[in-house]
Amino acid sequence: MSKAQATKAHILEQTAALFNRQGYAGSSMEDVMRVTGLQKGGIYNHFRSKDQLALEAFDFAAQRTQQRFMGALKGKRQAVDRLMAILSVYGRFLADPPVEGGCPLLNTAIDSDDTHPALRERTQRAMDAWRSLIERIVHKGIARGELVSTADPATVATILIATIEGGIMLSKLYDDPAHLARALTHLETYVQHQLAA
Amino acid sequence: MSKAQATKAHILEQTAALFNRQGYAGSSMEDVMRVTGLQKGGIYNHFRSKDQLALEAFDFAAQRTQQRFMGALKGKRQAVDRLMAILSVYGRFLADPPVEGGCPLLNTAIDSDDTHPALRERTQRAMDAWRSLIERIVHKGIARGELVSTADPATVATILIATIEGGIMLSKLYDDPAHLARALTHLETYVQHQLAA
DNA sequence: CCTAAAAAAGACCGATTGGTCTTTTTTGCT
DNA sequence: AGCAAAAAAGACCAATCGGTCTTTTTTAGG
Repeated sequence: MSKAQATKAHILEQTAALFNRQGYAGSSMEDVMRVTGLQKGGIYNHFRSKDQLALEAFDFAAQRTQQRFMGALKGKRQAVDRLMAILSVYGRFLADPPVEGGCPLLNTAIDSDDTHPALRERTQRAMDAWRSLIERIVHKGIARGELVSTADPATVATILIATIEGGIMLSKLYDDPAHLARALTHLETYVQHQLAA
Repeated sequence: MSKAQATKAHILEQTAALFNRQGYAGSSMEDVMRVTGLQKGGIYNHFRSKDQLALEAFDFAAQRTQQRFMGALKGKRQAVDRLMAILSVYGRFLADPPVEGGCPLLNTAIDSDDTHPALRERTQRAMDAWRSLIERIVHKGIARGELVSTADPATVATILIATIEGGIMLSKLYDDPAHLARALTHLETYVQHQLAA
């Protein structure tokens, strides 16, 4: 990787954390300069605007979050194991977050939904990827007889994502991991007793 | 109510919706002037700063949201009925929101958690009120034998709030009420089959 | 209806915003 | 090592930021 590529990656990593903590409107280019240790020229050489930087920083954050799933799912083949693996990713989420400041999907969804159409669309695509991951697991699980046939893939995806993200919101608000922990325990029970065949 | 009081109430109502949609950092005083139809002098005559306006606007939004609960709970005495009444409030939430732009508690929790300590504290207090409302219902329900004794009030509060708020986040992100609807249906089943004695 | 007080208007302020552009420094190939 | 190209620095810009203050208008009690 050339020096320039390394600098761009550095900007993206630091800015992703900044925007995840303070939001898009709440972060200024001076903040970006501070967290990256660069001046204006060094940043605008790689990104044509704050908007473009925000979009690429979100993609960076979303991709890094998604990598956590891929690692946890590796080797797990059974539907129940795979759903439990997704939950286990969030057991470590607060102590060792992929990007500082909570879940980028949650933060950006709230941040962008009424203000930033381009960013909102990217958030939708990232959420689509997560939803369809869960939906495929459920779909296959039913086909293989590992999950009850009454389980609806779209509903399971909604329940898991909503409860997890809501739990993260509460734990961040109170700076107390107990809320997310309760949410995850509840979902484990849900998977084991209502989804497993 | 005097003219001045009416003006202040008008500012709070319009600004609560503005901040709920665009966030605190994403809203300027010029935005406040626009939505209220007033000039600087008219606004700063009632509020000493944008910060103070944000705090009072959040209180306005939180109180208006809480009034929805009070109305729905009136007359309902049994624990299961009261929990279902809370869920029913959210069945109408998107079509007829107490404040435009989604749930003020969710939005402000995400908006303030790393940036605005005073606003974060108010959000915590508002969330405390909601949590303890649910906890008291569960506690009484167990004492009266209406709910299973294994139900933990704090856990129930976490599950209900997390799943509802996560559902709102998804429905707002996709502009599709189906996500919140699925979350609520799931919670109704949870209350009926896992909490009711 | 008159008037003092309160409310609202709007000109104005310094600071900060996102962004540009010229200059300097660094990189990497020959 | 030398050199052209790329990267980074930093001075600079107009626009917008939150906020102040004087002036004008409206309110409400007598």
